[in-house]
Amino acid sequence: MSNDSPPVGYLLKQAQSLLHVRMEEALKPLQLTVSHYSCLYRLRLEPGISAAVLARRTFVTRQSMNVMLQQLIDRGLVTRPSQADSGRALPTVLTPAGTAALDAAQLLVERVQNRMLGGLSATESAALAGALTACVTALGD
Amino acid sequence: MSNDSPPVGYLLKQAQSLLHVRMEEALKPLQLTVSHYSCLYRLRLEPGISAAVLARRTFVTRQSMNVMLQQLIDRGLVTRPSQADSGRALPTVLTPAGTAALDAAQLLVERVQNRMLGGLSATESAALAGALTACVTALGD
DNA sequence: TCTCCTATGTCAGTTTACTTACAAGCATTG
DNA sequence: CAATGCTTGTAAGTAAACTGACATAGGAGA
Repeated sequence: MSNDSPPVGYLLKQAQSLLHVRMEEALKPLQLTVSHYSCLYRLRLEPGISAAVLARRTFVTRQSMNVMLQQLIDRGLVTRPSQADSGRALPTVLTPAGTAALDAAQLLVERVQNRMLGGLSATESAALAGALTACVTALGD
Repeated sequence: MSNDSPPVGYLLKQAQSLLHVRMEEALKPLQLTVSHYSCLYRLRLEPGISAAVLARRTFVTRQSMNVMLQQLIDRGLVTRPSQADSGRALPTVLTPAGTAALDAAQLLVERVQNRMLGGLSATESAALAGALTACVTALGD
């Protein structure tokens, strides 16, 4: 038997890269990048989060996140107080416009995700999620 | 039943991002980046490949690939004729030093990969590879 | 043969994210 | 209470990738 599938690392990169491209295409009509979407998505899950935490959740640096947040603030999708009531962390939240944009974006993104998982059964999709989670854990979260 | 695992897209990004970090750490002693490694790895699989094809295989642009190839050429790990014998494509190949560097790198990378898959059975790993391949296919290779 | 189309290599400019560095606030500990 | 350490926000500089554009070489088709 010839077991010559590409290494898992390569497949991971390929799948992630391709998904990113497809998401970018899908979000283009909304003038949103994948990074913007990730940011908004996270802010709905954890409202009032700090930029530093948000950065870690989306796998970028604080500095990059602050640049992106400024863009989103300028477009009125996000708000952040200019001064912290306690500590230095500035709690960031979605504006109504931000929520609306996220709703629209989510629809497009889910379409891409469904397309990606189209060839898999529900069981297989769940197994994929489980395996990826195990990989993350093993690599020392 | 509460089915609230993060979306597969997020898990994909997380796993890939973390794997990239771990590979970068592992390759640091060899003064190689993950991009360098990918490049060398591909060149062993397909010797004499053009820079443009190599770029597509490693998910970067031709321009970026040519910059990286120049670095690898400067370090004596790769060679490329200055003129093409047919067409414009310049066939790129590993030097003996490049092969040696790749051998050393591969050892380190496989260690990381094994760590990542440590929590999975052989069957589960194969299923993961299969699922990722299906995702790539579904997203329109 | 002439033309059109595609692929490759390369140059220039831009964008994006990262690294380094520092000040500010809070918690922990001696 | 003072000191240390950790987190956050921010600024400046660097590095990496990208997009746009162009010339060249070869193949496909009228």
